[in-house]
Amino acid sequence: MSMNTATIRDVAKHAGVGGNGISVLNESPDVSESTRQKVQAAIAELDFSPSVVARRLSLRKTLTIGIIAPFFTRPAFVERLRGVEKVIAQTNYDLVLFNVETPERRDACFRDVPRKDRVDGLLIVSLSPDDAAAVRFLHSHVPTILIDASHQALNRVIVDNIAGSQLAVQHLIDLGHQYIGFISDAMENPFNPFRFSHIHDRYQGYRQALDSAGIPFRPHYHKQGIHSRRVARQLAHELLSLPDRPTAIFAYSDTQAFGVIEAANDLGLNVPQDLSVIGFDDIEVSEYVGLTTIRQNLFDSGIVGANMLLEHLVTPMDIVQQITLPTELMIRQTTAPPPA
Amino acid sequence: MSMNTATIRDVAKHAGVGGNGISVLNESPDVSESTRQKVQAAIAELDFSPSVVARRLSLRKTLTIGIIAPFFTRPAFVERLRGVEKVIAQTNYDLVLFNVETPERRDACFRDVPRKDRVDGLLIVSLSPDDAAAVRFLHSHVPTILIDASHQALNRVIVDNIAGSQLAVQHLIDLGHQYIGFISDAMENPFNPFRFSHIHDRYQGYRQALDSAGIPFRPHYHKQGIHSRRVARQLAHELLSLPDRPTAIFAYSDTQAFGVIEAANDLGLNVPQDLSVIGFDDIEVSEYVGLTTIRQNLFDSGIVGANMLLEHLVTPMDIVQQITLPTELMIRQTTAPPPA
DNA sequence: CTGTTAGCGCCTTCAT
DNA sequence: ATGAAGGCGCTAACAG
Repeated sequence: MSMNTATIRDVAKHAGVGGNGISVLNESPDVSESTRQKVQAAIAELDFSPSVVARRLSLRKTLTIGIIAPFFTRPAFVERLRGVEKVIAQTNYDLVLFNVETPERRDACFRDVPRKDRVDGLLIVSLSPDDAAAVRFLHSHVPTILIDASHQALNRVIVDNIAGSQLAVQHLIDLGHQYIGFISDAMENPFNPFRFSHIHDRYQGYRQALDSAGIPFRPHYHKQGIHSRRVARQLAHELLSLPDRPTAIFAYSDTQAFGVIEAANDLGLNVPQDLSVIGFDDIEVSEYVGLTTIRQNLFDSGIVGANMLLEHLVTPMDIVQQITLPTELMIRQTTAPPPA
Repeated sequence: MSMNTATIRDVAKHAGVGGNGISVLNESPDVSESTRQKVQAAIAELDFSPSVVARRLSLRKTLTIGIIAPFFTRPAFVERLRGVEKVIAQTNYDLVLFNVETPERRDACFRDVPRKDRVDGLLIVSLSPDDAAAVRFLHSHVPTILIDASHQALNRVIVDNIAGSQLAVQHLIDLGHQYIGFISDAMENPFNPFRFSHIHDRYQGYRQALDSAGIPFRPHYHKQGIHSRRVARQLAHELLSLPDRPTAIFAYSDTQAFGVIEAANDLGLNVPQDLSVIGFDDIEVSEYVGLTTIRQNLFDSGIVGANMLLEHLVTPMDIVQQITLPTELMIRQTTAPPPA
């Protein structure tokens, strides 16, 4: 019958008490047992529950957390979202999604979302803001945490991509490989519109591992292109058609590693007998396919980032924190010593 | 310097005009050019933008759309979310996520989310409400659309699972198979806590295809268990160890089909020479792996559902709509005629 | 302990 | 065309 949901006033009237009791009832301070009972009864009877919209305005809080990420461009981002959601679901914050597929949309989000009347806190996944954006975040006074992204002035949880890719390349070296190719995401615009910073880090890790093993860096061993299995396959084709073709390939991501494996198959090369392949990320299918890779704990990064944000929500802090998550070598079936 | 964001009053004062102009300015009705200019200037100067929280209360709209789904339990759900997000991003609705991993959480969401002061509209993915829940949705007056879920009284976009699985089984029959196993999600509690309804539909499609080809249904050819690759692998083991082992297996989902393929490999059976395998869903990896399967357009279901909701938001309708999306047979490398 | 009052920031009448 | 006033439903500060 009634469809206009009951208001706090109706409850008060119905309970025959003053307007206060109800509002105060939220976190039981000092209300007499009798009043409390009456109010409870009225609430139940009217099926009342406070308008969150009104609360928001009154409390000057949105009770909302925003998350900005290029979710659907790569499986890894969803995995991170999963960690975030798990934490936020246990609070009474709403989690609102801002998906980013283009630099324009990213800029729009960076501009419009960090506002006190939109979100109480903000999580940004895998998008590193430039200085101007960072200033805006800071200036907005909306607590902001970067996950898998970085900026000096902002709180963040990151993974040590340099160490991780050193781990990968070192594994290949330990197996006896000397000819190690690297296939990566494009390092420069326009093919890397989001300028994911880990590309440079992983490249650096590759270089360092080579260096410290005294293996010369061969520039033509590094191929880069748009991040996709298809393109990676093509790049691997090129690499594997070289006169001095590598005996092992380190791929920037598992997705690209799959492309490399395809290329090997195309050329009749067996993995890992003829060619070792190692990826990065350890997305879900990687275990299934038996891909040797570097695990970064995607799910955990979401958990940690969300928790960090919640802490900042209760206790605003001035110092900038960085949490670094470890990587781990997952040896599976795509790496082996080089052919004799 | 200022961090207390400017209010509409500040703008009015700053512009030296009455409180109205600004609010009215939203959708330019009748304001004099001079006022409009002054207001615009003031807005720019103060970096004013209206508090959405206040607007919500005043407009009695939340400007928010909720989506309830078991997102992270299966890749297919994320794909649907992607379609939804694409549509909603073009509006100025916020999209808030309610992830469901347990029946308790589902019930809590079904109870608490459909409220006019929380969301303006609601999308529910792959969870079919029972009658009580449906009544609550209706009673809440929050426009609600089911995607890949069903209830008589609610608007929905579904896929014809019966037809789809008939398609799958018919394909096997056309290839000459007579011994066709079916591995499915558990049809009953407690292993199918969400009671995904399509399980029954796909089972029915399997039966019908068999019937109309005059092939007897062999109850021991139907194995069911918790939805996972691991369990499916185990079930396939059982099926393939039968004295009259099937020459083809139809799996309820691609994920389970992968388990079946693993089992075949375990037993030294070649797919598709010794065993044909067909899945359902056509998730992203399926193409990569070359799995023959039934495609249901996951992404489109999100698009269609979200658009349907938006229409209902502008034009509330009384009649209940159902949109049925087609399925499509994707023939790839895991099906072939039975061994001679 | 209880009831009343005054905002939160916007939008929408209603006079002017 | 413009300004003023009242209210959305709640919370918080205050007086009784």
